[in-house]
Amino acid sequence: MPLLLPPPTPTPPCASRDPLHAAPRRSRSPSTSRPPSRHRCTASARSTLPAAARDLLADDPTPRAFSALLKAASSSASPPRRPSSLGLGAQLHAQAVVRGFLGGDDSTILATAVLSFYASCREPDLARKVFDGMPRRNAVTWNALIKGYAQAGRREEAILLFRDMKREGSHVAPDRYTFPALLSGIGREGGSGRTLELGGALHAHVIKAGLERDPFVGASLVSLYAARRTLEDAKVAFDQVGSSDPIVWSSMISAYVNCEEEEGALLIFFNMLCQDIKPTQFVYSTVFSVCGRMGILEMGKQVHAHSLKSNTEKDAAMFNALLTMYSDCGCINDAQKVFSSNDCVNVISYNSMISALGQHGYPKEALEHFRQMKFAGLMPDEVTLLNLISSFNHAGLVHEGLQMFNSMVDIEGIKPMYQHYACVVDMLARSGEIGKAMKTINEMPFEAEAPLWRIVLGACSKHRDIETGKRIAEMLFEMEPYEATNYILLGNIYARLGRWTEAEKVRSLMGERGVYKDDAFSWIEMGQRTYRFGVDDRSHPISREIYRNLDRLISTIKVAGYVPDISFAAHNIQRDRKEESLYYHCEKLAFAFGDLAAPSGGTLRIMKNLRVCGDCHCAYKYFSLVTGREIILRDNQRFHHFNSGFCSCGDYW
DNA sequence: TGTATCGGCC
Repeated sequence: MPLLLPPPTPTPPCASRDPLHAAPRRSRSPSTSRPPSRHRCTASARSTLPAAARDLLADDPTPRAFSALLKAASSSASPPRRPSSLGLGAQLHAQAVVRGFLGGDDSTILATAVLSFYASCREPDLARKVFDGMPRRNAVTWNALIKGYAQAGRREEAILLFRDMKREGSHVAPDRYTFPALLSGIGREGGSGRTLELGGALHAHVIKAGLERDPFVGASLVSLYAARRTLEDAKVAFDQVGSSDPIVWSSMISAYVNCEEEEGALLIFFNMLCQDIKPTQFVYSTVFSVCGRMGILEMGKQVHAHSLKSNTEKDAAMFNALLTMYSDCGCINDAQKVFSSNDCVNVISYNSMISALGQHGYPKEALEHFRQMKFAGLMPDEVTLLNLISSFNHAGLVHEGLQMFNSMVDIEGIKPMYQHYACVVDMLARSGEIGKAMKTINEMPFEAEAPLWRIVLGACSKHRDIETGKRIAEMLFEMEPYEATNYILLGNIYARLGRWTEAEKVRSLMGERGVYKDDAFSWIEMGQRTYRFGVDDRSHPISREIYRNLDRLISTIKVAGYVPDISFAAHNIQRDRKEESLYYHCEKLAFAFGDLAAPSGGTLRIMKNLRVCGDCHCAYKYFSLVTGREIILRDNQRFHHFNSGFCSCGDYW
């Protein structure tokens, strides 16, 4: 089978084959008494700003000092936005007015600092007021206001200002700061086709201004095109810069990720190393994330080792991405080690750890981290709560999940978002409470979207609720006629009940409408390579051995008690043919290959692009029993750890 | 005055 990836060229120089264990270990402190040093990233000197401001104001400050203070307040204001910062800046603003520092011809710098402050607080209207009151403005003033509007999501106003700036006359012109300010907001979510055209027009302006070789301008153009998913244009902008500046490289790697071209992102990274350009933290975190998404542990370890060898300054985002990489590759223990060795923990670190524990089926540990987090003085956010409820959902702890959901406003002060409701609906439906799930959908303050209905349909299939399932399926056929899953789920309900005529009808409906389902595939990493298997795949060079081993394994587990569950073979065909069609599912082939290729008794990590099939889940339990192997299977929902005949999910998934 | 990172329901 062809690999997902060519072997890395060059192989990043390795500090160690096992970077995690080569990393200098910090002694773990008991969870109840974390040293304050763990939080040096969260408790910065900024928190002392108000006191410093008071002192300075008492000292009869100069306009220059005001500017400095406002600048400090700006950097603490965003992101995340802190209301208290807004008050502080407004006070400074008022004081500056009282002292007569604003309004004169020589007040441009201070007024611009005030304006920038409001802009950084996402208050472009306040910034605009300052702007309108200024007798003189320079390019910095214009740039700051443009950025204020762009980052507040007010694209049209930002673009109008850009136009006005060009009309202003000879003493101000768009410069290398103007375009990043403008572009940074335009590519963000919710853009329309119009923003795409605008991107092209702005690109033309960039070239006209002779700024296409500027790394910052180039990077923002690359990101803009990536946000619009036009990778080709992003490449043009990238090539135009033609520089060894890591920023534009970082932008380009993210562009590939944005366009779901993970392999391309890795190739850019290798290219960067070939050209001796030193990766930044931004690059490492992006690449860790790519390795996690692809589930390529060996590659992830090598990049980890590379990052340890380089003297790149480590930051929280890098640790968090690394943690998630190990978890996504099925190594929850290594993820935990990264978390414990991380000395700049923030909210995202905890959220990542809680999410990882939830996906691997450790709700108690997730809850424990939640407690630790609060003990450490970090405020849980909406993602924290979502991850927690999700961890209960994965474990079938419906009562606990509901309790957390129902108390989140009162106890944590966090209002449930759509995702929280979606998670609860999933939890109820999955556990068989389809009526309650429907009730929640009806009562929630959001309109249910198709993916949520699809989840409930899946639950109807699992719990054989044909009436509700039919109703939902018909609605879904209207909402998204080309989504194959909807047809398959409805077909499965009929097939499971033995109603073959109706099941066949749904299948032919798919054919008539030209709806095709995604092909299932599984992959496994072995040494430096990734091997991918489709259903009935015979393209692997040692395919014959793989099939022979699978047949042998199936016979062995049958003796041990495995009974093929043919309800997962939806076609109305002969029983033995059905069994056969199950044997050659891609996840079974991947296991049979891994079992041949890996040292006996070793852990196998297998990934699948879709949900694991019920029969394969059962077979894997027996595989773990008869081979003595631990099997870690990642599907598109969660992780399953198979050991000695049992799965960590407790057969609830 | 500027750029590019990390966590989320399914």
